[in-house]
Amino acid sequence: MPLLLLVDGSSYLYRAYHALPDLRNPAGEPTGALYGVLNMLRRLESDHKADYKAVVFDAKGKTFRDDWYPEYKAHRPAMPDDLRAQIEPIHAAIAAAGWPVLCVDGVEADDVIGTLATKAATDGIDTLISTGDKDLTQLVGPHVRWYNTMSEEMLDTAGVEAKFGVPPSLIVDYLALVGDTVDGVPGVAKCGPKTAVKWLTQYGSLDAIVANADKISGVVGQNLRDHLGFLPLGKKLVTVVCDLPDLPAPTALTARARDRDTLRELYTRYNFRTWTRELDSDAPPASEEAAAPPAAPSEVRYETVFSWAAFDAWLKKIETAPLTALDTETTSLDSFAARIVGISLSVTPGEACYIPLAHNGPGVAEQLPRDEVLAKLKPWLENAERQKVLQNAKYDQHVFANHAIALAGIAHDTMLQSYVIESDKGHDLGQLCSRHLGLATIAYEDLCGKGAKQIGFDQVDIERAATYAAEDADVTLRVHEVLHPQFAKEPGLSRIYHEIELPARQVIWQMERTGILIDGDTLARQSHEIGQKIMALEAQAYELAGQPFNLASPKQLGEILFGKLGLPVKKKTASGGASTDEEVLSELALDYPLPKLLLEHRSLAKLKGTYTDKLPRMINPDTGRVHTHFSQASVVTGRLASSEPNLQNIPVRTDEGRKIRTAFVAPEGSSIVSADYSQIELRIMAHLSGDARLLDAFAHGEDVHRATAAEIFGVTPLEVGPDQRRVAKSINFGLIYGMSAFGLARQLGLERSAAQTYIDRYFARYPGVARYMEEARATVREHGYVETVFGRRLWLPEIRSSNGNRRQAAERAAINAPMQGTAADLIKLAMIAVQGWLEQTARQSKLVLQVHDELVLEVPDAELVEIRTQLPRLMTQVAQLKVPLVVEVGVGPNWEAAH
DNA sequence: CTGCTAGCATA
DNA sequence: GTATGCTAGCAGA
Repeated sequence: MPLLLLVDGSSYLYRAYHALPDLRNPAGEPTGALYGVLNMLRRLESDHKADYKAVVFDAKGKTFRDDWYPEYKAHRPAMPDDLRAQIEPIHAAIAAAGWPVLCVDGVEADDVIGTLATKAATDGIDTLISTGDKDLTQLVGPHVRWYNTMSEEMLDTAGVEAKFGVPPSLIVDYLALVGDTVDGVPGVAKCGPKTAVKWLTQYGSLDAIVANADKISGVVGQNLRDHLGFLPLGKKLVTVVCDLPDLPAPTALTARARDRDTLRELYTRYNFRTWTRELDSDAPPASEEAAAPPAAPSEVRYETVFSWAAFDAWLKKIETAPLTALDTETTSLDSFAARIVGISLSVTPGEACYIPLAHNGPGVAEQLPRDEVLAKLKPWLENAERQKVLQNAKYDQHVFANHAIALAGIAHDTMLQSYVIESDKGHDLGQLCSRHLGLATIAYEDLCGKGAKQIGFDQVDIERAATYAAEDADVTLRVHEVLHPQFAKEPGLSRIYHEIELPARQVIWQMERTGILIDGDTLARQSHEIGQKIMALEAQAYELAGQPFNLASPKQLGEILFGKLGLPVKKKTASGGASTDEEVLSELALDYPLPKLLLEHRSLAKLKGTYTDKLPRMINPDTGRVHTHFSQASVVTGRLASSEPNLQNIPVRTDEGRKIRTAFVAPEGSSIVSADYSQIELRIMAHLSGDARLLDAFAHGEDVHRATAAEIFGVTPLEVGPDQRRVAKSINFGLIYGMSAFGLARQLGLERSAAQTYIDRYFARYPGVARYMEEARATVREHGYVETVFGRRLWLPEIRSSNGNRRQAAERAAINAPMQGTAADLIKLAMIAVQGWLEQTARQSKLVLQVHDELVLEVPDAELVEIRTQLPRLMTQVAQLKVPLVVEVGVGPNWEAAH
């Protein structure tokens, strides 16, 4: 039978703290409890091979028992500061050691343990409860044992009876009689273990004792009768709750991989030298499944290339190497302005070179001439057969393009490898190094400083630059050697990397390179108009307020609205101030004139500040176009993110905002073509859930919101009114977001119960969707991740959070992520297909933007007709789902007109 | 000058 | 209720 090991962390915390002498590290920080708890866990691990395990802690703050009885635990001394200081490292170390940690708000560790042990027993799993708390012996049964790790005392049912004189089933009765002074639960005065056992053996239960209370003679009998009123509450207080909702399944409590870096950090800090050595020794515990990374070179050989002879030697190496790691150092982090300062190369782990080319700081050494070196490297750089691996190749590809070099043979990108394997983590080279090589690297800021004082890389001293740059090429190769083999045992992830991310990388690069034409004059005119309106609104606002103030300052605004004018406060901000957000102002606008002005002012100020003023300044003077940066590794679900400027949030919902899109234009003789997937996430929901009614609606090309409304309101589609459709639309969107009744009620301005009724009706009509939602929750609880249709893995570590709100947020994300992520996969495949077709057929049309479910192209008029028909074909054929994919195409002289 | 909050634009 | 990025204001350097 499988074994579940449940450790009462809170119990051991105190016991370890009090049992051990005042241990401290050299910095004077207390370490006794930390050492004691970790040591105890290590012993437990080696003595009991468990299939599932967890350490459970009491939550901070009040629990339901405090509501039942204010005296509960009220007289416990506050936690000593020396112990409090160790709580955080204890949690961190336990988690890093691979133990699942549970800490549930409003609930004591006992109840979590009770619930899990009970669930495990029904699931056919034996449980060992490791605790110093005798109260928990009440949980002992055929499948549950109690174990005190410190005294090595193990109790089964017979053991409990032998120790206490009553079976586990009577332990709560026993405790209610005896009381618990530590927890502040009074028992019957003068009734200790002996008397309690005597009565329980004689009458059989607490209830029977109470029923016969008048027959018990003596002072203790009178004490019992005096205590009768409290006994039910006393029993309730000592009874462990075994049916808490929303706990992870016992089977979800599997050991995690050890986080050696964090452990090493903690062991070093707290001076646990034996354990540090053990961590660094060559024989990691057998429980670690991860394949050992390629042996790290014991020392590195980095060479700075100053002579043609040295350069030629390296050129020879890279011309024959199966794979070369390549990195550029440049004058700027802006990929379009950057010029090459130096190049680093590595073909063997631990060996790398840096070729300084354009350093011109003080006292700089003679370097090889940049243009000559680039000319000699160009054939290799442009040779698709010469395989290269880079960290964030898109950047270097731009840099080389700035020097008229078309970098080819980009076989791998370590940033994308990391993104596919664990999209929820960071992917910069320093983070990859520390995670996968256990190595701290030189930080860019260490060389160049940061903020206003930052210097260009060309100003950095060559020797220091060389070490940094060579190291980057070296570790890129080594990270690749750790990450890439992981795809061999994960075919799903391998496909995402090789068939989606790598080819999409090239398309995205091309899209950035192309940029989009923006009509600065149009935006300048709009800025001027908006500026006039803003000034007029400000004048009116000052009038109504009786004084001038900064409308854009939430603080000043709050003082005027809620102070001077005395308007009611509707909502607080996170930091306790009076909220003035859109929701609040809209509500106030019903009764007062000023909020309406403010709303309009806000909206116009946003348009002007973020778009009409800013966008023209982002036009690249060399190309006359705006080149956004698409980040391929920053959205955990697989979407792209756009920045500098963000062209994925150009307004569209209001008429005023939408005008900005008229400035996104095509050059003379070309048009803007926009193609977007219709209802893509709802279609994916239909596919994933397999819900018959939803599939049917899409199969018949129905208006899905109308169809939903008809189902919820029990009318025919033709009878659906506009409000009903609006409600249905909100529900459909809510479903995609992992909606709660609370959220839907907010969105629709309804009572929570009304929203719940709609949701209930929805799930009654679309049972497949309900099942899918539950499956998503179950999957993430069990595995810690969910997957897209194409196998992209979306990790949600917060599902194991001790914070209930975070866990629920993770559940909602688990519902949303497969839909958002599958949509992201689809449009990336579409980009690859479209770009491939454009190149194969030698079209002049160019992809210019991607906005999650929409592709925007710049199309010469001669190609318009064909693009119009080909785009939907290319975009819909990338996958065969259980629902048809539908693409809507628009054409116009600008982006607004193309919708 | 830097980091934070509030607020808001998109899918 | 999901996922982002950007601006102005503001407080503490």
